[in-house]
Amino acid sequence: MANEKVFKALADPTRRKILRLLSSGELTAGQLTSHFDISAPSMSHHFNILKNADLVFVRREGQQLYYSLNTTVFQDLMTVLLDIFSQPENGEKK
Amino acid sequence: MANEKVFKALADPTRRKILRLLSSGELTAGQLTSHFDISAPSMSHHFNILKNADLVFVRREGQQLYYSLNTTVFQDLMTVLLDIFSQPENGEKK
DNA sequence: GGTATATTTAGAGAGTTGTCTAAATACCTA
DNA sequence: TAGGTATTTAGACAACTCTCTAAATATACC
Repeated sequence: MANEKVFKALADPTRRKILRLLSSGELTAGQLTSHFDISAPSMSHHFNILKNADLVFVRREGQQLYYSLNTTVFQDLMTVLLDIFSQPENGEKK
Repeated sequence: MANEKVFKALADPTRRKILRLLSSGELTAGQLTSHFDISAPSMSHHFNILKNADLVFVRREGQQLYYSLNTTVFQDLMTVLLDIFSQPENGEKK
């Protein structure tokens, strides 16, 4: 569900950039971290928030953790936004 | 533009509910406030954040301030979200 | 002007968030 | 088992956010 956690997760620019990076395909925690001037623990904190919002998947391969986008939550998010921003048609009850 | 301020504004459930209420048409500050168990000054604070994010319009009529939805920002928001969540097609560069 | 209503501004306080360093855990290779 | 790399967990701290009460501003009406 596109709930509280999803909106909170999207409220931070670092996390939105992480998602944009992942839109091209999965990346390891280290690869993602190299795109930022932020410590690894701070990045890990962001990964956690994204994971808890179900915006990303993780899988381990050896020492590395691969993060990838969970696009199904995006569908729900769009539904919520459409509900918020849709204007009622003439005569339509909302 | 669907920027930082828009995402921050959407991160709060009270503000999302305000937007949902406005999706049926404009309402005064007082009418909006009556839907919440929150003081008028706190509501005013939320109105301000929504205004600064260009998510709502305001107009005064006598003693009342009427708030209404600015749906144009919604377009931009959708564009940003599509950019974040779109997966590249086969062979497509992203 | 004086009073009432609608709403905002000012300022304070508790809770949340993003960042850091230090330490721990997980896995690999020898 | 030991050492190295990848990543997370723990704990602390400054900054930001949401809420409140009190006071100010804006408008209407008598």
